[in-house]
Amino acid sequence: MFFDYFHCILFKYYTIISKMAKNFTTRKEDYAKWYNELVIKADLAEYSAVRGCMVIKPYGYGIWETMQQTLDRMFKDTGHSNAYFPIFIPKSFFSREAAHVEGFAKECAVVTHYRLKNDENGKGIVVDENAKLEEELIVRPTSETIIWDTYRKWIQSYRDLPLLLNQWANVVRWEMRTRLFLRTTEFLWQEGHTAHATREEAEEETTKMLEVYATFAREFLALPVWKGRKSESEKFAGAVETYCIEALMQDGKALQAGTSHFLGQNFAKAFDVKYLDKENKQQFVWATSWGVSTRLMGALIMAHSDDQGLVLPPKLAPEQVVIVPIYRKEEDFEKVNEKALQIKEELKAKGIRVKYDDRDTYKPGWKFAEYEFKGVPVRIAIGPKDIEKGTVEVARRDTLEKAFYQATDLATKIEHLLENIQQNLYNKAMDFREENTHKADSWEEFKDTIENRGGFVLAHWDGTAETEEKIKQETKATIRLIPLDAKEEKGKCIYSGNESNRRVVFARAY
RNA sequence: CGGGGUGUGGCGCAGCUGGUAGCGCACUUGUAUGGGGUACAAGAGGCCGUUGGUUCGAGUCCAAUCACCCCGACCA
Repeated sequence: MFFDYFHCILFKYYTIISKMAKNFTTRKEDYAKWYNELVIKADLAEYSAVRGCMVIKPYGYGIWETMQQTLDRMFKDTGHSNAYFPIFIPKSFFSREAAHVEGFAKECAVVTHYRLKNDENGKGIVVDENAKLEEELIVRPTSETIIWDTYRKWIQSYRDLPLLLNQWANVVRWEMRTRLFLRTTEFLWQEGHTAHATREEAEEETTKMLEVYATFAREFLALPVWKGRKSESEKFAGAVETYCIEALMQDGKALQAGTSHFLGQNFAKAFDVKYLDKENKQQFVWATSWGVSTRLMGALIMAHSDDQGLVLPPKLAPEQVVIVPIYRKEEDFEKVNEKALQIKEELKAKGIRVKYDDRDTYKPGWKFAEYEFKGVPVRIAIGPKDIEKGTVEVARRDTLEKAFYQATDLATKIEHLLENIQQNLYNKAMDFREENTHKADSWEEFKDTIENRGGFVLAHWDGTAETEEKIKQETKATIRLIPLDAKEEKGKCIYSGNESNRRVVFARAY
């Protein structure tokens, strides 16, 4: 009976979803505006006084915190520990690895002085020119250099390996254009940095962590992702190989949601990190680094939300259920309040994150709208009529459907409902991705698909950087990744007509 | 750095050919309301981005300047 109910609404919601998806793709030009308004209205974040920097508000931070805790647990379960390294990096460290400095040089904030003073001509506070630093400090855009400089001191023997560390930190990249969560001047992230005795072990670590990210995306963000390898030109500055997960947003653009790099011995050589192996020989260590950032918040927002506001997967919602009491007279309130508190305790006992909103400064309708903006997965309303009938009204955010539930054993029903919502969000995102993944076998077909349909395009590529660059210039589409599980398939490059052994994934991207 | 746009109460905006600064939302108080953003009434709140010019008089015209936003180039 209970599950029959879900089956029937499943049908309804598919029609709603497909309409919604069309709605989004037909007004791509409004998408940025929709996104910005959503972030503000759902109370997630806003721009601060500092150019391109955002303030993450308590509600938005709550979601990030849940992501952090979940990922942190997954890192610990795979043998990693947390540590912390400085925010400043001496300029000389930064330039030790040639490709690395080349890749980041254009977007670095630099500290040149360490003191201010009162201006003698009354112009207020000015930089004290006498307090110029001998060597400038770079505000970290990523921490490889300072970490590898430290690892040199920590690693002597094969017994010190592997070294598996992660840090939760902020980094600064002075980008030209910013967007809330997707590309801000400062952002929060985690960066894992590991050192290994052998190439094989480091490569294994790289793919293992990519798998952790893909699992997190699937099970918590309710987001299906492609896993793959980056092309030469899209690689991380200083990496031998970059692996990534890519997700599809509702406007048909791809978003890189996480990266895992195999760094080879590049940083070990640049920072002289060696160990003595069992044969008493000096060897350079093998390295990886991997990270995800507050950009995941952007992915979460763009993947599931609709015109009514944010839609959160239950597993990441700071508040999974909100209870709204409805009453007119004081004596009604007492009964309703009693029932609501009882339900709250039942839900809490099941480990459900529940909020009882008994503020009498806002009306029920106002609260309904507010929790919809904020994407709370399930809303329970209780009024005098429910007290009489022994029911409650349950509304689910993903489908916007309402139903009356018998109040007996409510916690179990809600528990199932939350699981169901989590699964439905994933299914919906998966369906959307399937619908928006196309094959293209000719240049005309490719251009037409990128321009008019969007989404991922699977096409043959001759493997050269020149072709990749030309395609990018002519269509704005880039190679998002070379799929890990790609099947061998003979074909001709859509641009050059040269031989190709497998299809790669193209898309316009954030 | 190129191309376009905007600066007016907390937010979103109107203010034409110069003549006493306005609207909506939000805020405060009161009364009635309360199952989808309640209604009415009364309030509080503004060097019109900055500087200079034209004028008897500038939010409005002119010049300079600063800031922000959008579209490119750069990027997670």
